[in-house]
Amino acid sequence: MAAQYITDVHDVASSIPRGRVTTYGSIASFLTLGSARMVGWAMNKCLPGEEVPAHRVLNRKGELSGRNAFSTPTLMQERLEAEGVSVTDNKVDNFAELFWNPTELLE
DNA sequence: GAGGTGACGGCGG
DNA sequence: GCCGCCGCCACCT
Repeated sequence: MAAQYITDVHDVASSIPRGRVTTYGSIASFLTLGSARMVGWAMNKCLPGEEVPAHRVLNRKGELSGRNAFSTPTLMQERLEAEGVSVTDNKVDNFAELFWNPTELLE
């Protein structure tokens, strides 16, 4: 089972507080995957059959880069707004404030 | 088995 | 501050 990191990424994503967001790079660094691509890939690989709050995971710019991977490109934004996260032009508003670092799990 | 691609990030120009 | 290139590791063709 070399896909252990998928479960790890999955767990971290599920640990993201509601109304908060994080970045692929932060997760990649936290799990020492070595590449942010692994996080995105893990999400895409895990989406079917798993209820992962992937909509809370954004790129370093705070953009909903993965919205196209959802059932509908708008689903990601709709979900974020449903959690109280304002999204404008496929980008999270107050990204700096809503940003959640996985290292907080250690604290 | 080899090459290309990807839900990204960092660095240079 | 924006645009472009390279690096990263695993998956798909």
